[in-house]
Amino acid sequence: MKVIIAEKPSVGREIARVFGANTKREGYIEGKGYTFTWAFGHLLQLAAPQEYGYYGWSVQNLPMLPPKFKLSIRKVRTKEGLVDDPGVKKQLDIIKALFDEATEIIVATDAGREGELIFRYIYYYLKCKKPFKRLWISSQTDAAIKDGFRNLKPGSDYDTLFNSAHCRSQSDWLVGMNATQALSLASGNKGVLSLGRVQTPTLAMICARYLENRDFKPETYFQVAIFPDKDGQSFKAIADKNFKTREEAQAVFDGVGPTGNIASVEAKPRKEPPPLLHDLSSIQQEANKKKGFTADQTLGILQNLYEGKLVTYPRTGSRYIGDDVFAQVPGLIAGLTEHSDFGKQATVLADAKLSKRSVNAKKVTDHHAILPTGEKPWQLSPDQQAIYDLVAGRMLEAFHGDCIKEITKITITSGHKFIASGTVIRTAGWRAVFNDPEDDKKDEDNAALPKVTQGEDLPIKEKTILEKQTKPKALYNEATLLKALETAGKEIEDEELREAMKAGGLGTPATRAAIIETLLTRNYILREKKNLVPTPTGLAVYQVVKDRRIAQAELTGSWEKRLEEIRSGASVNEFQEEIKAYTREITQELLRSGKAVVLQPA
DNA sequence: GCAAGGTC
Repeated sequence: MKVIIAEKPSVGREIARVFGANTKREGYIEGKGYTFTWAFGHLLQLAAPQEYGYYGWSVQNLPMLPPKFKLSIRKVRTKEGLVDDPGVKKQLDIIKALFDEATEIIVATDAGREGELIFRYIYYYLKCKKPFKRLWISSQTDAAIKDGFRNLKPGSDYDTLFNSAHCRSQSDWLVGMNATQALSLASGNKGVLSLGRVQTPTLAMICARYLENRDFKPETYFQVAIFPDKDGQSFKAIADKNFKTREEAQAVFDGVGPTGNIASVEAKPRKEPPPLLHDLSSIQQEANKKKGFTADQTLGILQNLYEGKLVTYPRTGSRYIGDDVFAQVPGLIAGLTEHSDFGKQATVLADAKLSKRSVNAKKVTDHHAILPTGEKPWQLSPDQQAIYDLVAGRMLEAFHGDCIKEITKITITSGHKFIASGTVIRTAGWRAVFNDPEDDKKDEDNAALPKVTQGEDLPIKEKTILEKQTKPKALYNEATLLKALETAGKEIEDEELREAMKAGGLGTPATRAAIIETLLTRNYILREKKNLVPTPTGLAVYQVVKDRRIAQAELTGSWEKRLEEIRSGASVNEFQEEIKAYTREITQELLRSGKAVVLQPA
């Protein structure tokens, strides 16, 4: 008997279906001489410190450097404290029984570092010795699955991938557990002050932005605006530069005559391509902006829709689909023609040539972008409907045509040079789907400008001096923080360039919501309206760690570089020794400097 | 009491 093990039930069932196996058992499916089973993500984790004999929280134990790491069953929190997750225990027993019967194992966990780790931890925990082969596919269409099974790889081809995954896991444990205990103990052991490779740089980003915002000194500046009139339609034009003093502005203001002369009119079309399909992070940002949902709420609702088979796998980091999935898109679009909000756009799109901007098999990583499955939604709650609509609506947008705008710039002379700019949408294209007002519109912009010709003189009906202030960068909210985490704090507006930077991001799509929740649970940050702001505790922790590597996104970057080298065969030992050395160093530093964190009474 | 990673 051959046993196929997937990372999660949905994939296990999908593969079984392709094989035509349909005898459903508890925790697995049988048929055609195969058995299909699955994990639920990580079933095993590195054991807690006490399992190596480090009892309690004590300076004497630090740094904790277990000579050999142990694995333990994933835990859940109950009234009695942490206990083995019963569902996980049960599935692990099922897997053990199947592995015992197996002649061969086929590893079908996700094609990536963590997928490899999920299987290997199970295999080694169960002390299994059966031979295994690896299925390596990046899309779960029938063709991709069949093709993958014709090209199974020797399991040992992925030994170095496992090594890199295991190193990632151990390094996070060593640095996180030790730094957390060191800081907590140094500050008087009055509560948990957690630190980690991902959570601490995230906290640092929130604190740095908060302080920058708080200490920002606004500067006053002046603008001069005139309102020329063309056949009863007046529009706003602004002096071509801003002024530091009211006197300078006043001089320009006084120089404005009764009429203005049209010096030039420029009108040029600008194409705005459709947005890419959603990955988890982008839909979390969108749901936060449009509906005020937290990242965690959006993930929960998506998981729900996914379990109801209404949307594809949500924890994806890719905004692309392959050609095989693209072949199903016309059918999915046709299925939306009855939708109450954008059925009309689905109908329009059904006869149109589809944009292929989101189609690129090379940019599909473990999972493709989020799509509706084509199943008809039924009795959705308002929140579920809202998220479903973001998925379905984005699909329509992504395959729609460009939005074509006309950008008009009119230069008017009246003592000084004034500029009026206006944007008019000529062809809505993808923007017709939601028909939302644009969020990045500048207030200098006129919606529409009257037709004027060069050389014309227009009466100026009104003129004014505007007193304005420079503004600090906005505090982070969940949407802007998620976006910043994707590029580790570097602000990159261009959507495609940001895609290319993803390898250098902080955390993964599946974990970012949890990171934000951890910072909230630790009372490091709180939600103030939609903003995320640090608490006094968060700021105190930040002050202690801000110049240390643990607070910098570059720590992840430098680890990732080494992990990639390990994947291609470099020494594991050397990296592990470096991590141990760093663990000793950060532990000592925190024990010394952590006293500075004085916890505020709650 | 603690990390980050995955998922029901």
